[in-house]
Amino acid sequence: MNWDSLKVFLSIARCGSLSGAATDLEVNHSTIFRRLNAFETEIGGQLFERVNNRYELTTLGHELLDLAQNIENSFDGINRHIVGKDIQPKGLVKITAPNNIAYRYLPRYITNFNLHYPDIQIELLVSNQEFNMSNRQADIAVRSTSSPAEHLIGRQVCTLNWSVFASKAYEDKFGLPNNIDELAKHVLIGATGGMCRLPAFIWQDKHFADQVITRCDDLTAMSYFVESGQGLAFLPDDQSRPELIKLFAIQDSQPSNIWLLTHPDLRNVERIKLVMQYLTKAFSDEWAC
Amino acid sequence: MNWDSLKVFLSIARCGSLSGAATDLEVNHSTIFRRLNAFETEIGGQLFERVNNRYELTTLGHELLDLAQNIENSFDGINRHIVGKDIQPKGLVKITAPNNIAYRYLPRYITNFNLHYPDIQIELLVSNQEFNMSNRQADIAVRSTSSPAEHLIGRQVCTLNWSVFASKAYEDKFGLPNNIDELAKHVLIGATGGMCRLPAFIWQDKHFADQVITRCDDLTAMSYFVESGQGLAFLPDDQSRPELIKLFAIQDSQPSNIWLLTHPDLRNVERIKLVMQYLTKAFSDEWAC
DNA sequence: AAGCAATATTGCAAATATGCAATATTTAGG
DNA sequence: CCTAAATATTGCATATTTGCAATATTGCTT
Repeated sequence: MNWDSLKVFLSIARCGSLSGAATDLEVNHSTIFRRLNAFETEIGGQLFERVNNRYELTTLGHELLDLAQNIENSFDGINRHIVGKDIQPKGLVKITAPNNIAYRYLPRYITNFNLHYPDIQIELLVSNQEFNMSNRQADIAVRSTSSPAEHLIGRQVCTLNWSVFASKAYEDKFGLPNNIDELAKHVLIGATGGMCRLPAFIWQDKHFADQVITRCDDLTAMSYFVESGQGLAFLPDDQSRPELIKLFAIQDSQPSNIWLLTHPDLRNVERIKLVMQYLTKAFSDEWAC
Repeated sequence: MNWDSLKVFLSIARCGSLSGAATDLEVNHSTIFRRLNAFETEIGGQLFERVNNRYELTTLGHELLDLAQNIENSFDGINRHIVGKDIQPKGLVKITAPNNIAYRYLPRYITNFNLHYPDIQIELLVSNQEFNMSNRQADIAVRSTSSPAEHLIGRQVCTLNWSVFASKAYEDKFGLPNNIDELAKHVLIGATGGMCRLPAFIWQDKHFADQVITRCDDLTAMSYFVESGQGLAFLPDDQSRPELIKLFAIQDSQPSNIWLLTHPDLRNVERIKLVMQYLTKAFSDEWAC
């Protein structure tokens, strides 16, 4: 049974004529005529009596009218509650990001995002460890590598240049190098743990491993070592602060890329799509490079 | 809004895939695909998210599902109402019955019935599952319970006594119990699935659950387990066969009753009334008890 | 009773929806 | 990890539905 037939039936019952129903439903008279006939044939009974040039309901028609009106009310309910209501996507989205990004950029971005989508709740997992994405410890990962894990999908949102940073305290103790080769005569903060895999530190360990006096696994902590005069450090430019002195760029190691990644299964989940889109735009606006 | 769109929506929601819905509605996949897209555009919101290659309802979709199911129920009601008006002694009657009854009695009864009413076409749906009577998957159900579903009407056609059955193969292995208490020292075939609700098996699970070695959801299959010597089984007496040894009746659990049921809306449909009457007589003639 | 006006019915052309078949995409089993 | 099966998606030909316009019917007015 074609459910639309009931609309035609209701309209004829109310107007008492095919032409009235046609106007009501904004279709041609002949359509109404043919659809009523088809419907009556289908159910095997007359719904209307053609008397006095009017369509009057038969007994069966009257019974059907009651039932049909209920259905119509239900459809009205759909129109009121569903159509155009554009229900806000909601739910939880878990983002994991390394400290520097998590501290410096994401809070601002997320606050802004929630102005647009207040019902999407964001959970920010700050960690330099790579969270397991396949068992959904996190939905979205912001990661800084030169090439991302192959089973994840996403986009590179920006390129991060690295520089050598110093501080007033360091300068007072040891002076400053003028170029990258002079690092051989200076003291460095190095990486350990997962951070060793970053291109800048691979390069550092290859050329200046002996200069490293202290190692840590957190870029921000590293920047505080610099501030306190413990040594020079290789840091991405986004770690710049007034207390630090940016000396010169590290050309020789390939730059890090910031990737925004998610699991393929989640690609089409609306709330995750929205967050991905927003963050992509936010990052690229910030680093218009 | 096209009211038929809801049919498509409901079907996708239930199947979780476009192809499933297409099979269900007997149209092409691409039709489903396009109608869903059109519908989502029309109401201005996503109804499904594609996760893990499945169509999962969004928040909006869930809200619509509630409303849509009500509407579907109303349409089912209309269908029954219309069919209920049919007073001609011809047409299709769908009967659902559990395997044992369907194999053993109904073919004979139906053949006989059709000698008298060749214009009433019978469709026999053999299943131990309970078919949905509200949407007319079946017109008449033969069911074996102690008390039938409350929204259906009909009559109890006979009482079925249950007995413990064994076989030669079993006797050779374990000997036979002399009374019901000795079952504690024997091995039983038990019920699973919907059949657990039969009084005999409720009682069995209460007193001899530990003796059950194998379970299945089909009485005939159970009787073959008995035949092969796998264990003893509780079976209704109509499962008697020369290969089985009927030991003693189960007095303590209330007997099953065979009910012949139909939907109240179909009560006055002539062809259904005729089938009901004939089957009632056939059953009570067979079991003059 | 004749003519008028409103409504109903039918043939044919245009618009729309559907199925088919080819191409992606995804999943599950080896 | 790769292949085969299942599922989605798209373009194009076909089938169905609809609108238009011409014709028929009904009821009302004069």
